[in-house]
Amino acid sequence: MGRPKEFEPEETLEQIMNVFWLKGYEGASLHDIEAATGLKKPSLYRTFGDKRAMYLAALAAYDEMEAQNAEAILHRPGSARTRFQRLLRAAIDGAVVAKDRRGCFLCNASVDQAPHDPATQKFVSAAMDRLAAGFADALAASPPYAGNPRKREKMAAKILAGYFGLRVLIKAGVPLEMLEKAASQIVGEIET
Amino acid sequence: MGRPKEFEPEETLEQIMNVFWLKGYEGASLHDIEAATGLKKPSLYRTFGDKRAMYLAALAAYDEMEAQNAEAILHRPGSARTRFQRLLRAAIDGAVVAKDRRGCFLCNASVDQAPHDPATQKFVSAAMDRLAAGFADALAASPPYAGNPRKREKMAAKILAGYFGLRVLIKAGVPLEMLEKAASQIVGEIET
DNA sequence: CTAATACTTTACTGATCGGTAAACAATCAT
DNA sequence: ATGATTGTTTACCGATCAGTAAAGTATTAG
Repeated sequence: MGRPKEFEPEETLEQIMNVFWLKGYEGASLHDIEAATGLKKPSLYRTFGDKRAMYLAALAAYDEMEAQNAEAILHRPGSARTRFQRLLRAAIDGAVVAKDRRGCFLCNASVDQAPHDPATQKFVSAAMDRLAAGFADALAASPPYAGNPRKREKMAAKILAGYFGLRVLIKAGVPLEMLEKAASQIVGEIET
Repeated sequence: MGRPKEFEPEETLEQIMNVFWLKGYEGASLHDIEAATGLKKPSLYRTFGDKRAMYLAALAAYDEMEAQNAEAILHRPGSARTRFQRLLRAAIDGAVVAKDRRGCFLCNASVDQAPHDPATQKFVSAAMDRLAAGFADALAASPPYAGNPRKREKMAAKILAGYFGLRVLIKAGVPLEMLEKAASQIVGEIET
């Protein structure tokens, strides 16, 4: 009963996510969020809690979205090398071709909030564990990794570091040439 | 002529660097900087300009310091693999053993300021180019890379991505175990 | 229709932000 | 000593920050 909400909380969360993704926690003001959602502060606070809660909800929404995206790419057929080649290609194309400089929200959160907020730290750490596990799964598509969990996990950890590093280089604005070199070297080291 | 400064600008810049390094651009207030330096705002503004100028000066000071540090490590004798092993070891030990969660200031700046400030972007991009060139130099210490610039540059780009990725993982607070896996895999792929 | 409930709007709070004007203090050249 | 110059201190500016109280509005239950 009572008056119904005039907005879709899920859709609004997506808009909030975009603001934090683009501007970071400190860089995003409630005014920015009002503008992006078309809502006023009391509606936002009533629905999501305070700014920190909005941030964590946005981060979780991103994680879900991005994990699904990565999973979809990594589950397409082909050798492990081919699969990761598609993943890194998507990261580079998404940034350079589409000029999307938001980078990886998980990576951004790790750098700008994880050291200062325990809840954020816990979340990104867990998200990275899940991502590494997904990478290890994808590696199992190629024989040298299929029956060797230790080898798989080591390589997954390396690709994870390479993946985040690549996204930092993208944000830093290094030339496309260096991104391509790094990406081709990273995937080239994956045995088939 | 006139009244002499009551502080050492170089020493003060170092203190400013530590504030921005720890808290980021938005997260660091002039009040924080006053507290860290023991100076008042008018002295700071008179000496360094506005907040953005302080940030860029701090970033440049970090770059100089860190480039010297990396160069020192990478110039010690040994195979290319050994040299980079020392570099990654220092990054992990510095964070995990000494509990220093500041990470890499260049990497932090890339994520939180480069997309929004052209001057920062230009600086970090150039700094990363220099770092990649230094990495390529160090690789030349081992025969497979000595006479093969293309191979050297590709590997240097990959190690750069892996290095920054590792520092993101550190900031994210992932378990030491995963850091070690990533690091050992990265250096293990360097031919000797 | 009425009362209760839930959402939105408006207007505001105290705190903090980056930045500066003006008064004051110390040093130098003469 | 004196005036010019430079640095420091104090006190302040308007803007913006996250967050909220109170009033107004729409909906449902009875």
